[in-house]
This record gives sequence, structure tokens and C-alpha cells, in this order.
Amino acid sequence: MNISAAAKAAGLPVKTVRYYADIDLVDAPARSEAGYRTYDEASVRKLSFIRRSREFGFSIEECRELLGLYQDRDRTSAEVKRIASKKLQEIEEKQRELQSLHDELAHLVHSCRGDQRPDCPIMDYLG
Amino acid sequence: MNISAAAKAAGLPVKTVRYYADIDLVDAPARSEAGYRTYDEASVRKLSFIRRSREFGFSIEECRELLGLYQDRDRTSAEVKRIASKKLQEIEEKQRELQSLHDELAHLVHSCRGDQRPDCPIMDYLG
DNA sequence: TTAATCTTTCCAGTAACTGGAAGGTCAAGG
DNA sequence: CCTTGACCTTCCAGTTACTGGAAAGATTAA
Repeated sequence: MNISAAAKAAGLPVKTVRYYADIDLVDAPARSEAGYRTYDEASVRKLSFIRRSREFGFSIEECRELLGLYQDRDRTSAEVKRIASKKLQEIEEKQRELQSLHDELAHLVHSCRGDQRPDCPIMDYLG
Repeated sequence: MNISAAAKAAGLPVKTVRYYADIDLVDAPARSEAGYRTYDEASVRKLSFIRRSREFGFSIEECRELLGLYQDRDRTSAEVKRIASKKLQEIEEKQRELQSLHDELAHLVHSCRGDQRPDCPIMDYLG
């Protein structure tokens, strides 16, 4: 799999996929005869995991820590569990925030007439 | 109201409040005798509007556009509704993604023995 | 064969802050 | 009145996480 197929599968721009290897967030991929980066399913899963983590406000460094959970075989599973549980709590908090954001916006959208009259409650609320 | 009170009321860092005026996203605030920025309820509402919009995933430029919509009463609410509906769909997609991230991590946490042995069963998952 | 569409590296630029120095202001306590 | 400490100011530099573009090599489809 070349970089654009992998990027598409992971839901990331090609540039970003290269960038993540440049900063050693992921391993440098194998290269083809011609020097093209080649990817497999495992690297795509990893990139996808990073994308999802990034979308929810985890910094690159936090992603590094999360990936480390899976990769550092020297860690005891107790430590993995502790770190993962902490991140899980953070994710659950983000879920609650996102839900309230969703409810708020949904309420506004549904109470908006959407016609030609400039009396939209979205504007009233956010203004 | 000085900048820190306004920032607190709007839920933004002081630095960010100054930044938003620097980039002309909001009007430059009035100044006290000593040169301190002074804010009123209206400017706090506007800053709060921007914070909320940013939390909904609008970029600074989109915030500029939304502020323009809000301030131009000749626009129809249909246009505002269209933009807000699009953002709502994006939030719903984010919710699905966040759930999958949650599930993945929860699986890791729950399948971990939590003892001293480094044999978490899904450590191989990401390659 | 040729045009289009990949891919590479490298370097520069962007978005949206964020930190820190150097210094002025203000309210409270001694 | 003086000092202390928490404010505030400007300016400039640094950060994070990409993102764009040039120049050149590789691959594919017609």
C-alpha cells in the first residue's frame, strides 16, 4: 500500500502521514525499490488511532503515551492499566462535553425556522 | 471590567482575549486612564460567542463569518441554519469516532490483568 | 511515447495561540 | 508614606501541528 492509499484508509492527509513518521510518532515505514513508503494494515490502524485521538484533543505527546501503552513491552500491565484508565476517564469526560454541545446545537437548529425571516434563535442565543 | 474579569466571564485565557482584538476578530476595547483595557457585558457576550463557536469546531475565519452573519440582520436565518446544521453533522460524526476510541481503550483496560506481568492480550493490535 | 498522476525531499509558511521579559498601576497592610 | 504583590501593558519570540510548493524521480493508462 502506497502512502495515499494508507492516508485515505486512515483518514489523514498524506502530508500528515509523513509528518508523523518524521517526528517519530510512528515507525518509519518500509520502502519500495524506488523509495516509496509502503504501509500495511497495522500501520493504518495505528494512524487511524492517532487521528481519532487527535480529533478529541489529545496532543501529539499524549498520543505518544497512548501508543506506548501498546508498544512498550517492558511496562507491567499494571502500569498500562493505570495510564489507560486515566485516559479513558478523560475520554468519558470529553464524551459528556460533546454530548452537551450536541444537545445545545441540535436544540437551536431545530428551533430555527430556516425561512427568510432574520429572527433565528441561533443568532439570538450566540449573540 | 478589566481584562481578567472579562476573560473569566467569557471563559477564555487573558492572552487569548488580547489576541482576538489583535487580529481584529473583535473591536479593540476602550482603555482606562492608565491604559487598561475595559470591557462591558456586550464585549463579554461576544467573546463568549467566539469561545462557543470555537468549541463547536468553527475556525477563527468561520467565527468572523458568523459574527458577520449575526451583525448583518439582512441575512436570512436559512443561511445561519445551514451552517449550524453542517456543524451538527460534524459533531455527530465526532461522537461516533469518540465512541470507537473509547471502546478501543476500554477493551485494553478490561482485558489487562493489572498485575505485574506484561502480557496484555491486545498489545499486538497496533503492530 | 507521452501525459497524467503518483511519489520523493527540503524548506518555508500558517493557525492559533502561549510564554516571558521589562516595566507601569493599583489596593492593602504596616 | 512605603512596600508588597497582584494586576496590567507592549513587544517579541517560541510552540504545536500541520500545510503548501518547488524540483525531480517513478508509475500507470491511452
